[in-house]
Amino acid sequence: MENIPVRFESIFSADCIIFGFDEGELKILLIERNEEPFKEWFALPGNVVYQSESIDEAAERILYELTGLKGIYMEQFYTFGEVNRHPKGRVITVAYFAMIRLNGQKELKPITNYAKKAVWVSVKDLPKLAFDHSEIFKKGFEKIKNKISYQPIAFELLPEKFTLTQLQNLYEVILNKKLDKRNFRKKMLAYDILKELDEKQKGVSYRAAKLYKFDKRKYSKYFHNELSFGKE
Amino acid sequence: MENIPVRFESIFSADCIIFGFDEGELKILLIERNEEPFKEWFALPGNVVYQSESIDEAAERILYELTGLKGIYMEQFYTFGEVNRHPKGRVITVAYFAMIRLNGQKELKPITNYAKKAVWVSVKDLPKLAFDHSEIFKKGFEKIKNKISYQPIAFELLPEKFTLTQLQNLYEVILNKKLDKRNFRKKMLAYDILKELDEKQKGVSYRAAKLYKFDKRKYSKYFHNELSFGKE
DNA sequence: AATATACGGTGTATTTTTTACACTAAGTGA
DNA sequence: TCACTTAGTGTAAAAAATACACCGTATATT
Repeated sequence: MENIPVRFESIFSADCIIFGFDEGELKILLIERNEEPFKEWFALPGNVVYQSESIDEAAERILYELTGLKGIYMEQFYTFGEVNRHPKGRVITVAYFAMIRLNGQKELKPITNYAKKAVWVSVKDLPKLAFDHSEIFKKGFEKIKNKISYQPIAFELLPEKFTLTQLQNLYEVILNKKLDKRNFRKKMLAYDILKELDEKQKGVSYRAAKLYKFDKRKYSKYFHNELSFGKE
Repeated sequence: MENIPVRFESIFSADCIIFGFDEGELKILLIERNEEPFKEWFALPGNVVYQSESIDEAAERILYELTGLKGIYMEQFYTFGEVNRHPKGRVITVAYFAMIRLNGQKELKPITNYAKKAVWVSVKDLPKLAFDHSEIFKKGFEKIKNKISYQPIAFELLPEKFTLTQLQNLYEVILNKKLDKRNFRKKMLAYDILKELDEKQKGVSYRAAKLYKFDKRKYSKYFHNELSFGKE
């Protein structure tokens, strides 16, 4: 790579799978395209990587433009470079996933001009997506399914204070299987990465559960130990 | 990404970490650069991705030009896109690792014109590499360390017929730790992905060991079960 | 006040997996 | 035949994963 003998006209871009957890469902943020090709199709949010920014910065910018959020956990997971993945030219795209806290406030005003609107769609009933985005989604979803089993990324999707039942539900939704309540709690608490708060859930019409926080400090301390959640 | 509003002059390339196992050491194939920048430095083999080929194809081509080998196990692991990673312009590179069987025949005549020569260097004493290639190597090495623990990729580095001791040595070298012989064999054989041959090792000045083959058919059968080698 | 409802919260026994550990067997070369 | 070197083997203990069911407590209803 390191010589620049020939310059081709190629574009690179970053696409983002933005995960959110809401009403017990795992959702992603899709845009409805305003332009050909694939006009009126749903697509993953994405954009060209500018000359002056790294790919990571491009991904952050895309997320920011769409959601107004910064400092979100994002991770690059794969680069898609088939010759004909874009009908209008050679486009290589680097795919990221992000996880954001919805907290109920799902209103989003997309700034990008090529999108009609942005919507949260449950991963259980995604439509066919533009370009090869269905394939990109599939690979990214596999990645996070795998990753939550050994890294504490699930917390990024929950409110800062959450109950163990909420956490378990999230694992169950992502892994698409039931987990045993007692074993889940035993294991999760044994990792000692949660901080039990003096607070309880509010506004529920039954016994309120204790709230917990993810304790980053404790986690970093044992960072080298891989975790293993949801492996029953 | 999906509109092409502006065209930037950017290059994308593929770089390869080519692993080989030889004389009890894990090695990678480096080229010595013939041109500025980083003239006479060692670098990972890499090249521009042509307009007419996918990134995977580019990686295969790079490997082929350097080694004459085709059909080798390769995997994309990360894309590096910092703005200033190449002093002469914006170059984004998609990194792959490959694993090849050395079988003693280490002679290689590099075809690429920008390399003086290609050499096998033990991962234990790599020099500083050109560009951000040291960082790329580090990430790729982490990846395979991790990956051999749950996928049978180590076999790609061994001759087709190998002894259990050779296999264990390879694991030990990659993971950089001693494994218990009995536990290693027990576990490995329990996975039932090896085929015991009627043949024995030859040319050794001690009791010859049984030879085994990796049995792809058996492995595919249980493909969904992740393995877990080297986890003592 | 009594009762119904719904989720919160807890422990133990069993099975499976992982780990630790050391000697005899077989082939080669002198 | 003897010395040397690696091949090949089993068991016990510890740790981790799994399966499993009931009472507690806050709220809502009458």
